[in-house]
Amino acid sequence: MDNTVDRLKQMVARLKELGHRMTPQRLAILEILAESKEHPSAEMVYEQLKERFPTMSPATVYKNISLLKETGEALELGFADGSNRYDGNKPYPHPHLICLACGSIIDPDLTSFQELTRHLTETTGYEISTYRIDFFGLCPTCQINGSKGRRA
Amino acid sequence: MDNTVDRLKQMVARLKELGHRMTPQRLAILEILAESKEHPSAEMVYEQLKERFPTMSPATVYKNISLLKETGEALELGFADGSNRYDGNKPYPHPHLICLACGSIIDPDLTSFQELTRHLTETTGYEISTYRIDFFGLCPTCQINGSKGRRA
DNA sequence: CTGCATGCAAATAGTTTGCATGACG
DNA sequence: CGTCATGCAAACTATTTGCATGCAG
Repeated sequence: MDNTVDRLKQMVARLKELGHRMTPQRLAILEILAESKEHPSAEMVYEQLKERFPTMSPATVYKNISLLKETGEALELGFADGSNRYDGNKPYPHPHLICLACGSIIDPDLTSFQELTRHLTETTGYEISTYRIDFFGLCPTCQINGSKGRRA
Repeated sequence: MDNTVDRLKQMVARLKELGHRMTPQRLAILEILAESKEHPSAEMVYEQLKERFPTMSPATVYKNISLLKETGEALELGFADGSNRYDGNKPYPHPHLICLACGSIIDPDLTSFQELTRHLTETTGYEISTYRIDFFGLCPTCQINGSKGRRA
């Protein structure tokens, strides 16, 4: 409820700079992704919005998400089962912690991994442009409740 | 050409133990995945095998890969674009280094990441069961050739 | 022989595309 | 007002499923 307002303004400004129009649907999609504590999927975004916009189409969600990916304003997290989740609040690569039971995704505090990138560049000769670091397990709540769902 | 022979025997033994039959097709799929230096996709496996087995069906490849995933004998690497790659040689989680230009995937030497898991367990209360650590960039060869292809 | 594995074809899920209509700037 | 965005429907891709046939054990 704090930085997300600024983040939204930032996203809007960026898209306008690049010559894109601002429609109610697009704004609504940006709003959800600017908050994105829950790292929503395209479908989650669509489900939320079709209440406010009965004519909302999945295609519109996908097209806007694609636009945000291209402009670097959203980070895509793809999973082995084909599902994708998005982060518009922190659109740069960072580690994630994913609960296999409830599907929640949080951003842990983890700074030492930057070192790994440098180390790899030195030892392998690769020019590393991005990375993805995901840990899977059970969040404290689901450890208590006992695991139920399952994700890749 | 060394440990891969043992790895194949290990996979065969494991599946037999679990009561699965050994067919020529299944064995051929296991062979490819036991070597899997290149972390092949299901399609790559299929393409290679349909030469030797003209009647080979993609379904057979997928069914066998599913079996290997379930039994823990193959590691699945899913990407945001929906494509999957598999590692039957080292079927446990480990970091990968992926070239965005040529799509090659190698296993860098990186030991310090084990520490990250312990650190996360302590600070977040999550019970971490698996992880995935992927770095994306350009391999030395593709840096010279100039980048062409693109992957998620 | 008995049942699991194969292989074809059809079904599925998530996403993308084409095109006509509508509205932002 | 011209152009880009929307929204419907159809196309697409990777994968899964149903079912009849075949072969491993």
